[in-house]
This record gives sequence, C-alpha cells and structure tokens, in this order.
Amino acid sequence: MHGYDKHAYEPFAVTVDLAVFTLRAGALHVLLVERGQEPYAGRWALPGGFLLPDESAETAARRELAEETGLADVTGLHLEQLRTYSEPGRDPRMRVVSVAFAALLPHLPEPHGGGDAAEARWVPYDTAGNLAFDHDRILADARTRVGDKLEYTCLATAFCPAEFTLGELQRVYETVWGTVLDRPNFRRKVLASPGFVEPVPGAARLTGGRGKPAALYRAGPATTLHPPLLRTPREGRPA
Amino acid sequence: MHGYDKHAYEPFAVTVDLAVFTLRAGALHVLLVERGQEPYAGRWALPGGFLLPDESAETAARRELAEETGLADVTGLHLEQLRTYSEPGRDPRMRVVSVAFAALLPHLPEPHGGGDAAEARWVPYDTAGNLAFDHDRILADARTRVGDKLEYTCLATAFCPAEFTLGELQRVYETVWGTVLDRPNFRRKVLASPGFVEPVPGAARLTGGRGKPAALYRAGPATTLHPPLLRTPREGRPA
DNA sequence: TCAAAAGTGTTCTCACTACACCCATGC
DNA sequence: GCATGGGTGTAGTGAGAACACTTTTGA
Repeated sequence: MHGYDKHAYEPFAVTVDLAVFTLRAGALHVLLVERGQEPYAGRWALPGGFLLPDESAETAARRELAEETGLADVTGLHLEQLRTYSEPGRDPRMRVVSVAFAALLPHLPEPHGGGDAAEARWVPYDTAGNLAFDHDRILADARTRVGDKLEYTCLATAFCPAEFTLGELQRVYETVWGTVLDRPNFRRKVLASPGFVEPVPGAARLTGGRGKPAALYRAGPATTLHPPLLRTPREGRPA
Repeated sequence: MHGYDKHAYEPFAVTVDLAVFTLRAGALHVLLVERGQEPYAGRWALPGGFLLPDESAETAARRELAEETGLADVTGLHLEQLRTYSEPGRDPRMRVVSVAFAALLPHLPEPHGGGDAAEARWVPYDTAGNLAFDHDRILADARTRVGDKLEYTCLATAFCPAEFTLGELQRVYETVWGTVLDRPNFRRKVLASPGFVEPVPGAARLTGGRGKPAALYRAGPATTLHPPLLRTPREGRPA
C-alpha cells in the first residue's frame, strides 16, 4: 500500500455471502434464497448483500442474518469469516468482491422468512447444488470448514440451544461428520475439556420422550479444545 | 444479494496486505516497508497494494510478493488468505477493504528490496510493532495462524529450502512455537506422517559445520497432518 | 581424542477404545 | 416388563515421552 494514485485502483462493489447452517431432523441444512431477478433468476443462492457505507463486513453479515432468518436477536450467534472471493468475472455484470461467512444456528421454528421479498428456505446440504454465482464453491468451503472446526474448537455448541444434553451435542458431531461415536467415551472427552460445557445445576430433561432424563449443560467459556476431539477413521461402533 | 439497485452500494477500494514470514538466525522475521507518504509517513507497514482491474486478491498478493521480495519466481511459494479487514475508518481517507495474506519463505539472501521506492526490510517479529493502519492486528492474527497451522498441516516445510534436513525442520517448529522438542520423537513423528516429507536418495549434508551429515528430505505431497503434531505444554527437555 | 550433530533402541506411562453394566423414565 | 436413552466402570492396547546409546563428521 504505497501511493494513493487515484487512477491506480478501481472501485469494487463489496458484498457478504452467508452460509447459514443448522441441524434439522438429523441432517445438516443450509439456508438458501431463490433469486427473483437476473442474473441467475430462479436459481438458489446463499443469502447476502452489499455493505452499507458505514458497515464492516461482520456488521453487514449480522444484519443480513437477522433479515433472512427473521430472528429478533442475532447477537451472540456464532458468525465466522471464511474467506473472500474476488475472482474477476464471478459476477457477470460488475466487479464484486464478496466476503463469505459461516453461521451456525440451533434448530429454529420453521417460519423464518422474515424481511425480504425472496423467500428463504432450509435445504438439506446434500441436495443443495447448482447455486447462483460461485456459491457452490463457497458453500462447499464453508461445509469443510465447519467440519474441521468441530475437531479443535467448541463450535459444536453453536448448533445447540442455550441448554442442551450431552446426547444432543454428540448428535451434532455425528451428523456433521457422518460418523458414529461411542457415547461413554464422548461424554468423558467433553467433560474432561476444561471450559467446553458447564452443568446446569439440578436441571434435567427427556430427549426422545423416553429414557432417563439427561442432565443439562450450557456452553462454557472456552473456544478452543485442548486436546482436540479427533475425527478418527474408526471410532465408535455401529448403532 | 438480491437487487442491484445502483444506489444500494457504495464503491470501495480493495487492497491486499501481506504478512511475509521467514526464519533468520533462529528467529521469526517479518517483511516490513517504511511508508514514504501520509498518512503514517515514516511508519512501518505490511507490504501490499491495490487490486488491479483484472486481478483476484490472490493474484495481486503474489504480484506484490514478487515486487517486494525481488524474487524472480514466486510460483509455488505458500500464500494463504487469512481474513478480510473492513472496519470503516481503518484508512483515514477513504473506505478501504483489505484482504490479508500470509506468506512463508525460506531464508533469503539479504538484498531483497526489489522493485519499489520504499525499501523493504526483514524485522524480527518481536520488535515489529506500532505499524501503520491496523497492521499490528493483522500481523498478530497472521502470526497466530501460522503457529496454529504448523500443528495440523505440512506448512513447516514452506520455511525450508527445497531440500532440508530433519534438524532444520525441527528448528522451524522450535522457533515458531518457542519450545524445545525431543529430536528422536520428532523424527519418528515426521517420518510416520505419510506424505509429509520424502527422502532424497543418497543425499546428505552437514548442518552445523560439525557432526554427522544429515540425510536430506523434500516436502511431500501431503498438505494436512493426521494425526497432528501437537504443541503440548510440556514436550521435550531443556537443551 | 573430543565435541557436535544425526540416527536408533527401549522402557514406561497414560490416554483412549471397546465394551459390560446399571439407572431412570414412558408405554 | 420392556424398550429407550443416560450414566459409570474397567480391561487391554497402542502411541508417545523420556532417555540411553551408537554413528559419523570436523577440529
């Protein structure tokens, strides 16, 4: 960043794109919007939009998240910057640089499409494809990042409501990784990680309608996991 | 990204900033340039510059890297996008969104200041502070990322020349992490990681001028480490 | 012959896997 | 009772830390 020759740079449009994940019915889902206008009219796309003049990318992402999900309060939700996509030609009309974010939400009540004209929908990750722009790639990058981050951060609790059982937390890992974990060992690993979860004293809740009520936990203050919860090739047993 | 109302967005300048690391004399160094003009004239800053009209951020970063280091061939050098800094006011004159990159270089011959007016210098990381703009924060973020990535990727070889000894590779870890590792165990871990390094048949070289010549290795095809080379709190012994 | 650096062997410990088993609840 | 999910106990194994030891070079 040397000179500021007014002709040495060109103005760009800057947008944010959001890969918003949640777990529904035991499967990873992503929030998509259907485009109403060209280009890519009728195609699905990641929610997003332009930065306002006094906004950072993080602020814009949080605003878009609130608009698309209809949630009144999106403070405290996990929002993570992924990377920035800047290839010329990724938007056919103009030069658009897009900062991509991943957001992790607990299961929401279905009617979420809030502010905008285009209706937003939860789509199972496996059936989300052929998106507008380069959003297929952004979504794939986001998915990879989320899976990786479960290993060495406390991110998994972002998929859970404020109070959750260890069984629910385990199902987050099993769903995102597509593996089966051993319940006793999972429990011990999680409880042995300082600051990962902390018990809600005296609270318990039934999960499947049957069985012993499970103790409730909430997310602890830690953000990284030492040692990591490794996604080993052969952990756990079938069923 | 719904409508394209021409008034709904504002043009931004987009730049890249580079945190270029290398190891010199057993210490982590970073490449800095001295600013010649306002704002922050006379202050040190990360090298960087504006995106050209037909460049992606990655292309621009590689071009800046070549200009600042004076290296003829920067293809193949490890360049990694860190994150994007977009807070309003991070540049006092205009709205500038900057995509930050980290680059890892082997030890270079000293005269590197190549194309540009501002002279570039290798500065020990520990003495690099009070930089222009928000570059203190970018540099700190980059440093953290590099340290973390040594654990679970094969990034360490990027600090080494094309052919290197295991002792040199170990010194990369020890320098970046500030720890002392046990040589026999380090050797076994590295050689047990498939694709991390591969031997150069028959080649050997002296490292410290004395001692047994060490076998040479080059970087293997792997990019991630399974299992990771964990930076445990108490590994190795003093000296 | 000594110092220095590479390379090998070996023991011991601890963490983790793979289970068996018990507890509490709804039907 | 029995199915379902939560929670505890434990044996065996395997990876890694710690450290002794050998090898090969320069001075």
